[in-house]
Amino acid sequence: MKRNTWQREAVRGALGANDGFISAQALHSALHSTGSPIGLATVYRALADLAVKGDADSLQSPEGESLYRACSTNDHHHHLICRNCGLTVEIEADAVETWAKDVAAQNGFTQAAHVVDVFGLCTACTAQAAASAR
Amino acid sequence: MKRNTWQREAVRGALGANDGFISAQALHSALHSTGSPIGLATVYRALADLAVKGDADSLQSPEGESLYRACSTNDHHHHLICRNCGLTVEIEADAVETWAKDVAAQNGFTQAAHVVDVFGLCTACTAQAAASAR
DNA sequence: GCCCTGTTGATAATGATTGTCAAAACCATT
DNA sequence: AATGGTTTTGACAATCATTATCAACAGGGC
Repeated sequence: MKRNTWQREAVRGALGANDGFISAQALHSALHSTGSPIGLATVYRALADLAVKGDADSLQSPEGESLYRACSTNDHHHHLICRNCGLTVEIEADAVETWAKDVAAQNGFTQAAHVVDVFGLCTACTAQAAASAR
Repeated sequence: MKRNTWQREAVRGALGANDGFISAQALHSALHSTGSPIGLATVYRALADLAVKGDADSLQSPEGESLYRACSTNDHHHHLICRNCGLTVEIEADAVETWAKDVAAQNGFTQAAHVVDVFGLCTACTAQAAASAR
């Protein structure tokens, strides 16, 4: 049976209080800075649980860290990420969902998961890049 | 000044000879198995150089490894990857291409690149998993 | 061939993540 | 409120990919 502990609530709360994606390590130190004695391993476990239950989503930063964030909707969705400033926009992609499922099924694959993320430069960073290139 | 070494050519060749994404570690052992005494650090450096020059693409696998593939600008496609045995199937995704471009443009993003890959269990591994779960 | 400088590679170092396991916490039940 | 069976925790060790180090080496212009 799953039990409710203050540690899990703390992680869930800290995630929700944060706007963008945050690393497990950063979340752990954020919790520590508020006086919480929660352990690092526990933060990792809580995040993994949240991700499995669909209450959080995760992605890999270009540097290879796992980043997490509270899921604003229960729906499965994807992200448009600025590769310069990290700004993240949630995007709906029903068409892609069904496409991924279909293409997997057509090739005999089961348990299809997919990685669909779009990286680019947001408006601000595009302007900035243009300015510095000048 | 950049120098031409057989090591860099070996890495470029091995990447090109491979269809899907491959990890730096796997590429290194593949090279070793052909008798090449190339060092692991050199493989990492060569891959980083290729990625910077735009001759290779990289993405993070769900497990956190960095995967690389030769960048064939004239033949952009995606992959259906068995998470158990590594079998890779190339998939066409014109619909996804245009979708990615559109969604980026709609949000003011420029220089849109996208990571679109589907992970699942291939027919053989699905059967195997079912058998061992029994 | 010589010399200067970029490159290599064995190994150590780094840093995130996961495994271990005894102690503590949870919660249904008494 | 006390008990007891189980889950969870957390300090620490272990693991794994990747990066840094640095002396030895090789490319290429002279």
